[in-house]
Amino acid sequence: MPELPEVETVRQGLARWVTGRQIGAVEVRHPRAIRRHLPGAAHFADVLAGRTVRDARRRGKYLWLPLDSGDALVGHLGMSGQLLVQPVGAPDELHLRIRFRFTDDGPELRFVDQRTFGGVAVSTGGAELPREIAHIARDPMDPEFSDAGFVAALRRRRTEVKRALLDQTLISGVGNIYADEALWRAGLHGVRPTDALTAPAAQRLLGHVRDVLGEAITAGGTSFDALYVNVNGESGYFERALNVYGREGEPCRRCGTPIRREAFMNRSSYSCPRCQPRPRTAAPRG
DNA sequence: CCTCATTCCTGCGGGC
DNA sequence: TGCCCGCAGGAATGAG
Repeated sequence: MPELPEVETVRQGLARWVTGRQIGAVEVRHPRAIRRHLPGAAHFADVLAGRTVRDARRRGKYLWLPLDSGDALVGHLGMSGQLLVQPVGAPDELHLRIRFRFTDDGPELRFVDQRTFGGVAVSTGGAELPREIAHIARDPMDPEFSDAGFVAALRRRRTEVKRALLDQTLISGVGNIYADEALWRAGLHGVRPTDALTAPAAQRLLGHVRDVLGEAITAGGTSFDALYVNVNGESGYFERALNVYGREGEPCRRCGTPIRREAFMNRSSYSCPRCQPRPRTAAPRG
């Protein structure tokens, strides 16, 4: 599942392989992939044809390509989206949704997405920070991210700490996997109330979030292929560096206690029962 | 404004 | 063997 590190790997690939190139024919093969582009598929292709890609940027899990028109091609990979750079004529992927050709007849860009939670759109809301992304908080790898602001905002919330980490309007880029990993590093259970965290504890948690994201970006970079702009979350980093996510019943790498899995928002949370005890003050449920 | 449940989607694997 | 169902999960949306 693409979270910030995977999206950053994609961004780096786009910056290298797409920046400076002029878009040609655009083929929308599945309307759901452009459902956020309200004027529809024909308009989408029309406004992109002839435009030159100026850059590849990211905030949290969102990507955008500023164009020479002043607009931007905005995208989100959702659960299963990929942006691939493929030679013209390479066999279509089973779940190919959009094909972007370039006027130089070089490798084409493909949006491939099995579960179609992802999508792209042309934003006329500015190339610097498209309005479709403006409601998302800065991510912790952003040089202008405010640690003090985050700590204060987190402690003002009246919710559980894992829910807060997943709230993209508070801090962006963190998904279920890296939230669990950061909480394990911090020794905090995800249901801890945010308003009971001390400022130093919140700052330590933020440090762990930043650490785990940074390490994953580094690992993602090592698996980057020269041709494929790869969302390759399952390789490398995932297999060797995850401490809790997906490790139910396996020993905690810190204390040996079997990792537990708990239901959380129609999905799962993984934690160490000993390193991350449930808070005694947690509100009773049920 | 804030918090939270619901909904979108498809491949996979377990159970029977 | 084959069917059914649960699960994976980011974020928009609307309810309260």
